[in-house]
Amino acid sequence: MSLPRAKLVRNFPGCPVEATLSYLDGKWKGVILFHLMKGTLRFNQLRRKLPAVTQRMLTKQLRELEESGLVSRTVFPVVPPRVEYAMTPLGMTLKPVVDALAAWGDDYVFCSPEGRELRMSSGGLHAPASPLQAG
Amino acid sequence: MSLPRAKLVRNFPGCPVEATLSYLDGKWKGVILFHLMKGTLRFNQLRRKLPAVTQRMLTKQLRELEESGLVSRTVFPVVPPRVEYAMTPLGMTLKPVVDALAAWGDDYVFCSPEGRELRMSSGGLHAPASPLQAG
DNA sequence: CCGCATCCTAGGGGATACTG
DNA sequence: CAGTATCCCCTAGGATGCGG
Repeated sequence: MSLPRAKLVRNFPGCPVEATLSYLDGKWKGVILFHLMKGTLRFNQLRRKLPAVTQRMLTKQLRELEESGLVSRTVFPVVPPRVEYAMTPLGMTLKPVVDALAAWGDDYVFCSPEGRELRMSSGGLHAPASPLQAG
Repeated sequence: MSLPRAKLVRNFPGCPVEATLSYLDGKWKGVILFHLMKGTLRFNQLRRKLPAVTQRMLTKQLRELEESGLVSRTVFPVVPPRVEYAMTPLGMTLKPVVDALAAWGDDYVFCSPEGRELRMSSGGLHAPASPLQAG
């Protein structure tokens, strides 16, 4: 009753980064949060945003997010069924994280000019620097 | 020669968040970056920072980070061997991301007062709100 | 529309031992 | 010190089908 931390903290990670990442673990949690940040979505709406996700996996990851207290699941007892997913207040505290993730993806993975510049000059793969850059 | 993007982008993710997370994928990459952000480290120095990591896994994850261009590996041809790992310029662009991850972990996973408040009030697990909070 | 149950596989990741 | 090489297990995650 006084220990929601036990649920939230999964395997007592030693480092704050590790801790946070444990909640984003799984192939789809990050993207789910990213979309839910922008507003409540029904199951199939969410599914359409994630073209590659399986029904099973979407359900599973949503349940885990719910169990972590990051996402709320609201069932409307109507027919056909209507289930809405939304960020909880706790979930919303992840916004800076998700924003940072999204920003980096935009800048350095998708084809922006600055991203390409840096990729060239950092040269991990091609350009040997001073002593012995491994291959 | 003009396509480092092919190496960097692994499976052409559809969303920037997904893209970024694909580089943090694996059990240890986040923590590795977290520690390397603070400065260059030798293999065993890094290992001591990650008490639970296996030699094999540390090597593997470092190689993947290197291949992504986020981390550089410098071999000094001396005996005993000396290998230093450091962030590349591209890797350093992840600092805002890693900082955000670390901050959230500190605030909401480790036992800070605000974190506990929010966990109680967001009540994903216990407190039914209006219609039917699932259980 | 939303989701569970079942079956199945690839590969992530641990343990341990050996090398330059 | 900084790795490879083996073996082996486990489970994340895909495919498919049923049900309210």
